[in-house]
Amino acid sequence: MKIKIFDVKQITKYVIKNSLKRIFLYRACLVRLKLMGVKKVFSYTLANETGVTADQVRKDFSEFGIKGNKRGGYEVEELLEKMENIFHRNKDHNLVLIGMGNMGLALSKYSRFVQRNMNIVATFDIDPFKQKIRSDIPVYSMGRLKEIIDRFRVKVAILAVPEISAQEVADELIRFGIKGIVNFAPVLLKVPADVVVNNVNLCDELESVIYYVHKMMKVDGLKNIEILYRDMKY
Amino acid sequence: MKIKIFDVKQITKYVIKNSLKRIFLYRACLVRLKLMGVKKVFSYTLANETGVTADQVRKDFSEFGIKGNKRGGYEVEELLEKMENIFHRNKDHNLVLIGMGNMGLALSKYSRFVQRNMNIVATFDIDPFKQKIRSDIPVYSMGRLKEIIDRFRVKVAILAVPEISAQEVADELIRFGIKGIVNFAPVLLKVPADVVVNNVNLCDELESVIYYVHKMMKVDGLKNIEILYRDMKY
DNA sequence: TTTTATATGTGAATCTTCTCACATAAATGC
DNA sequence: GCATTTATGTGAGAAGATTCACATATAAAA
Repeated sequence: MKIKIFDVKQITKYVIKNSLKRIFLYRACLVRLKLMGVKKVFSYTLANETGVTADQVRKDFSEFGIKGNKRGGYEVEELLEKMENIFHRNKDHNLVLIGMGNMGLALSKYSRFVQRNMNIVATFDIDPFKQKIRSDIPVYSMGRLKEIIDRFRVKVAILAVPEISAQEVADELIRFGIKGIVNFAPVLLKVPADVVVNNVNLCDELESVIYYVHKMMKVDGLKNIEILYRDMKY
Repeated sequence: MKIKIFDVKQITKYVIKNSLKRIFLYRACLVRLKLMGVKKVFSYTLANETGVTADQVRKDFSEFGIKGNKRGGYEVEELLEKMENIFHRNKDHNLVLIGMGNMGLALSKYSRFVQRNMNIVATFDIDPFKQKIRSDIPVYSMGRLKEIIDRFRVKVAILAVPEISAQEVADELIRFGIKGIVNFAPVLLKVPADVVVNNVNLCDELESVIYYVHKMMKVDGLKNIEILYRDMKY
């Protein structure tokens, strides 16, 4: 039986594909190479610089419809341009940031967003006076959320509010038309199926490193293990 | 030909396994359920709460050697204890944080680390006086790095320095015995094979959301598309 | 105590991602 | 201009992750 979709709120299993993450790597690498004056790269150039295999680089490009020149590699400039298009980086993206605690304040001052055409047009807090002095971006009370979202046609929000109010704020954001959320609160948000949520959990990031470090040290540090020589990449 | 491994510096393809990420989800969920007074859960309880399938939950548990009671589900308390062991959360973990810019300052104030037995014992900056007033944790100059790492037996570091000095600082950390790095600088660090690096790239996190939002809106918002009804989870 | 109902744990099947391998195209050399 | 070299692009095969399915085991019911 087929029926129309509701705007059912649910936890959507939303995972950023590894291939997309790798494309970001390649791009970061290309930006650096471009600054160094490099005009042309090969799949193995990017592979060496990013720690993946050359095959993988080409397969990833293939997935995203990026083509190079047979035998000639890829023009750095051209490659970057194609990526700009894929990631809609040619146009500006307006963002709102909710929650001006420590993390919110730091994010509002993070200059790299602007460098990549992502502008936090306004920040919000239940107590807008709290960080007003220290912030470079206007801090509004939550009451003005709808107005700003409409005015700047904002589609993506950064959520840096305390765990306890995260769901509530997310609901509000979605009601006002937000379609994507980068969520720094350690909660799984329940959202309609057409809203994208990307959770950034700082504790988890740390804990997984601790986990792998322990695991690695148990394998005896590799110090005395004879293994096949691997090509030196540095 | 087999030869002993060098401490070759290279970019290691280090990706946190999805199964590990999911285990973190389950745990967060269990902590919440425990607070609510829940004593026992079933695989489908966790599944519903985390947006994965019940099969997946059981397979993940199986991978990490977690066993429940046939027909009886899992004791919340017992499950959490097993996870504590797996993640070495029963003992304290001392960390150092390098770079007291905006992000570093925010991280140094992030109370959740302490709640999970992760203590930032000291922070470092080339200009230790910069944030001294605002910080709750001692801010040292880089010169005292070795001393502190040794004294507190630190194995994991948080790197929040500017891109330009990230590699240099990482080299130093590793020379002083650091085995795991959570790197907030948008650079791929080149490290020996026995060092774990987890990159947290805030721009990438945002950009991938923007990418998926665009993609989703292109599929026309799902608004008028007839699709199979999905179980409401909320 | 015996029966029944139900949730686990895990092989087998499927689906996805990655690696391999090679045909192909195009620069370079002769 | 022809031969040769070399990097691309992509099917095919391998590896890995997820889902399915069912044989347990056991808690609850009778």
